[in-house]
Amino acid sequence: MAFRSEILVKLDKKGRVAFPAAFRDELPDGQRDGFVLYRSNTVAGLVNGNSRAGFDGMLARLRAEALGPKASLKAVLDDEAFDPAGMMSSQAREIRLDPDGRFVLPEEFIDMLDARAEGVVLLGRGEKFQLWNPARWQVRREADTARMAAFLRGLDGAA
Amino acid sequence: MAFRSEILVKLDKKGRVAFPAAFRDELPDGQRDGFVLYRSNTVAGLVNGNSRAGFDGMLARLRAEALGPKASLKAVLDDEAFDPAGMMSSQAREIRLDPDGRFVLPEEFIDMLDARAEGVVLLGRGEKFQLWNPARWQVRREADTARMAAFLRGLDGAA
DNA sequence: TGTTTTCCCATGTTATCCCATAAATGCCCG
DNA sequence: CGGGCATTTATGGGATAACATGGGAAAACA
Repeated sequence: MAFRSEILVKLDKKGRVAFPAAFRDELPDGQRDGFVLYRSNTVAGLVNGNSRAGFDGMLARLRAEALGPKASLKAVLDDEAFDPAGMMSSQAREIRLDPDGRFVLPEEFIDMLDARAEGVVLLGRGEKFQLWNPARWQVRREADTARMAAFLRGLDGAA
Repeated sequence: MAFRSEILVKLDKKGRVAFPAAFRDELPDGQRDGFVLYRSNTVAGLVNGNSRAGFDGMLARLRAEALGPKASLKAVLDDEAFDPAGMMSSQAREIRLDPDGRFVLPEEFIDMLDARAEGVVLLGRGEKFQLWNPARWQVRREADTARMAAFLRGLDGAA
């Protein structure tokens, strides 16, 4: 259950996107027919994805970290309290795959990614995956390559 | 069974509102024909919604976790005692969907939300959903986005 | 007997299913 | 170690079903 690799996919005339078999195979049994897309909390124009189970698990971890185990009742009843898990739910959309493993990318995500022309980069990130605008991913990738080298250089002495 | 996404819906001339399929699909089997709306306890002009089962489950948790067996028994028998679950029940309205998946928003909620002109934002919050006045949701959303960023910033070093 | 509510039908749009083709992949057996 | 050969995958497109939305007519209500 680990999303890997980097694949550029395009939208066809109907707005459909092929979800590569390599990604589909990482969805848990019984949940191969769909997944969840949600927009990034911090990076504009970036869309994240995960299996339903993976997304729910993430929310559970978030809820435990943000509120502590006892406060979940308060989060449901007190609408004034900040509820990060609820926030992410509102930004998430359930995506269903057709029998051929394709899905239609919702309009809002097409706009965020400016995906109509160049398509999107599907990026495996281990426990989740991401949808990037190809050009923006290129920029980010170069930045991350430098950050990675710096990170590794700092590994020895530190600990 | 988790409400997701954010959808703006409008009232037609008859005051009907389309309940999107994405939300209807989250209602439990046998309860697809309606749901419960109830006003927020803490935020003025906000209306919450849930399936009948979800709403009942919430009240059960409220009685069990917040009050305990003795206090909830007292709440049933002693009319002078404060009964939060009973309070919420009295605020709640049962909503029925027509065969096309639409419902009429009761007058009191239209007023609270000032929904006649701009419609309402349907907001999936995971275990429940919310009805917001579009402009007010915009304000809240920006505040929550900032709170989310602050929360994420505090995640790394802290523990 | 007016008013409100509910049901039913019509329509344009979108999404879903199904079939077809072609490329890519894996596999068996010579 | 390669040919075939079957299977899976990617991609296009037509047919069908589902959805959102408007409006009329019947039913319920007062």
